Amino acid sequence: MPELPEVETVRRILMPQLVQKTITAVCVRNSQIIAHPDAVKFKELLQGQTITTMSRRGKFLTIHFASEGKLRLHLRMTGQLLVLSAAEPIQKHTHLILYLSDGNQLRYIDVRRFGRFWYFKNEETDEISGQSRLGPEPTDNSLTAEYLKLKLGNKRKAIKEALLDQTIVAGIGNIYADEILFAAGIYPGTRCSALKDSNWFRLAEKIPEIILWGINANEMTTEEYLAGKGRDYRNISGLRAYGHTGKPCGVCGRIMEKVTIGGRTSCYCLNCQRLPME
DNA sequence: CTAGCTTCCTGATAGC
DNA sequence: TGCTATCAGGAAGCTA
Repeated sequence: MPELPEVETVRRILMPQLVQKTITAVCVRNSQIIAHPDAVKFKELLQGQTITTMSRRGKFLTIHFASEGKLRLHLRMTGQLLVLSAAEPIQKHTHLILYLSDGNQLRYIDVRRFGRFWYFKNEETDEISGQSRLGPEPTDNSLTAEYLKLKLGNKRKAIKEALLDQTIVAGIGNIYADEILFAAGIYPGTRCSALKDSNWFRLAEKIPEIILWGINANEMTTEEYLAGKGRDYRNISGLRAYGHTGKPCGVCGRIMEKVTIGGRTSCYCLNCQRLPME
């Protein structure tokens, strides 16, 4: 459920607490979350590494080290990364603890255990995490109406599904997909092949706009993050479509409806989001 | 290549 | 009150 804006928030909150810290010890409490290499090697490789920076690509986070390799992770549905003092009791569903040189701990907590960690040495290429298959970032210059039309213009699938496809655009999940389609005035079930040039243009405009809005809307202090604000991903104020089923549309007042597309619930306003007309 | 289904998981909530 | 069924969903893997 954390999507690009929430993952970016995690990065912004955690990076200052991690930079220049050395990992003194590693505790893998559930090896299921370690995707590469195996848990034993993972632990050995991380030990003694000094963190230089933290980057984000789509919904992936990467912790970079001074001497060797990088740690990549994906929070999937319910993953949480927290820097806590050693005195904090270990909470349920804590699967990984990195002990830091300042006495704090970077903990990974994930109720559903869908999240994954990968460690790659400098000479290793990452073809397994999925990051290499990502499409452009929403704010990248290459994300244009022409690009979207070229990639999707002849596809039969619904535009809502296409927005969730990380190989088309990186970082969009169910919440922001609904918001983007609302802002662009497009019904989520519209087949890509039915979209007009004006629709592609609106999408290319609204994708970065909504994602940047989301990053801004998520802005919070470290205290707020630890207090849980950064962990209730649906609790962003200002959403106009997601979770609004049965409520009046903020633009026209019509009661908003939901439809299931590709197994996911999509909320929309039938008045503001139309199928393209000839 | 694509559409559609399943898997992974637990907790919140709805219905009886 | 307590039980069971359903839903939530990111991404990969599978089948037809």
